Amino acid sequence: LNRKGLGTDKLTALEVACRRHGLPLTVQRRVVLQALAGRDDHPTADEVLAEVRQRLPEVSRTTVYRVLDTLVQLGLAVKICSPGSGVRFDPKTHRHNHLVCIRCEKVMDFETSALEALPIPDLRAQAFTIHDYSVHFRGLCRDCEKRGDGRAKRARGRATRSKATRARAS
Amino acid sequence: LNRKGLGTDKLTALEVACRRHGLPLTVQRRVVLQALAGRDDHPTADEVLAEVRQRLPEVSRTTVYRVLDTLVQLGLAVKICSPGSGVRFDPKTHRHNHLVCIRCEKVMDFETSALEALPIPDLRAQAFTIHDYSVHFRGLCRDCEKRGDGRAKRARGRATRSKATRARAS
DNA sequence: TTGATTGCAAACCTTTTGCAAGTTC
DNA sequence: GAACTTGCAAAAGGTTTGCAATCAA
Repeated sequence: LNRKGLGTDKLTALEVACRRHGLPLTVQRRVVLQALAGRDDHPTADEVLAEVRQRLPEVSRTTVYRVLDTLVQLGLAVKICSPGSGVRFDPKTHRHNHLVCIRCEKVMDFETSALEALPIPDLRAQAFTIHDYSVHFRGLCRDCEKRGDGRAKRARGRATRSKATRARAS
Repeated sequence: LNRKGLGTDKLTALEVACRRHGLPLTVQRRVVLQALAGRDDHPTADEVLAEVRQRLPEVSRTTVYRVLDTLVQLGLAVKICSPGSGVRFDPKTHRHNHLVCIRCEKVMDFETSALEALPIPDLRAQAFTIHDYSVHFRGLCRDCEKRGDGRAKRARGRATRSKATRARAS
C-alpha cells in the first residue's frame, strides 16, 4: 500500500545504521529492507525472499537470510517466533503486542494504549533485568473461528501450515 | 527434584485424557510425559528424548516427537518458541508469563499476581477471539548480565546458541 | 481381533557454512 | 586497494512421513 513512504523512512535509517557500524550499504540490504518494511504480516525468510526476487530476481536465499540477520542486529527489524509458524520477521521495532491464532498460526500486530503501562516487575535483585515486553494473545482469528470449532484438533492431526508460496532454488 | 509427585499428578491426567479420546495409554506416552513434567526449563524435543532414554533406551526420536505432539493436542503440555532457541515444550498449561533472555535465549517461567488481571481487549467484533494471553518479558538473565554489555552484538556476529547435549541416532 | 502406535529409514525443509568472485567505500 | 558481501554448493540440523511390525484395549 504505502510502501514507498515506509520504505523511504526505513531506508534512511538503514543508511545511518550502516554508516555507524561501518557496513557497506549494498543493493541487497536496501531491497530486503524495503520488502520487509512494506508488510505487516510478519513474513518468513522465504516469504521475504519471494518478494525480494520480484525486484531482484538473482538474489540468493543465503543472502536474504544473512541480510535479515543483519537487519535484526542493526535494530531495524525484530525476529518473532511462535510454535507452528517458525521464525518470522517484523519491521516494527517499537513495543507492541501480538495476536496469535492457535489454529492457523497467523501472527498479527495489536497495539492498544491499555497495555502500554503494564506494571513491569523489578527482578534485578533476583535474576533478570527486563528491557521490554510484549503481550501475546492467543485465540482464533476470524477465518478460523468461522471455519469450525477450533477447540481440539484431532489428536495427532496435523496442523494446517500455511506454507507460503515458496521460491525454490538456493 | 519432586519428580515423583509431579509425575503422578500428570499421569492421572494422561490416563483420563487418553480414555476420553480413545487413545491407548502406551509406555512411551507415560515416560515422555514424566520426563517433561519433571522439568521446568522448557526442554526441546531432543532434550526430552535424552531424558526419556535414561529410562527407556530404545525409544526412537520419531516417537518422542509424536508423543510430544500428542501431549499438546491433549492439553497436557504447551509448545513455546522464541527466536534462537527454537521449539520447546512446557508442562505448565495454566496461564503464566515468560522471561526471555535476549542474549542466551533462555526462557524462564515467571508468575506474578500483578499480571493476572490484565485488561483483555474484546476484539470479537473485529477479527479475533482471545482465549488467553502470556506476557513475554525480554531482557538479560543474571549470567548474561554479568558476562558483558549485552547491548548490541557485533553486527553479523553469531548468537551463541546453547545447543544442549544432543542424543544422536534416529 | 482391531485399530492405533512404534521404530526405522529416508525424505523434507530451513538455516548455516566455506570459499571464490564481486562490491562498496 | 582493503574489507566486506554475495552467490554457490554442500552440510547441518530439526522435523515429518511411509510402511511393516508391535502393542493396548
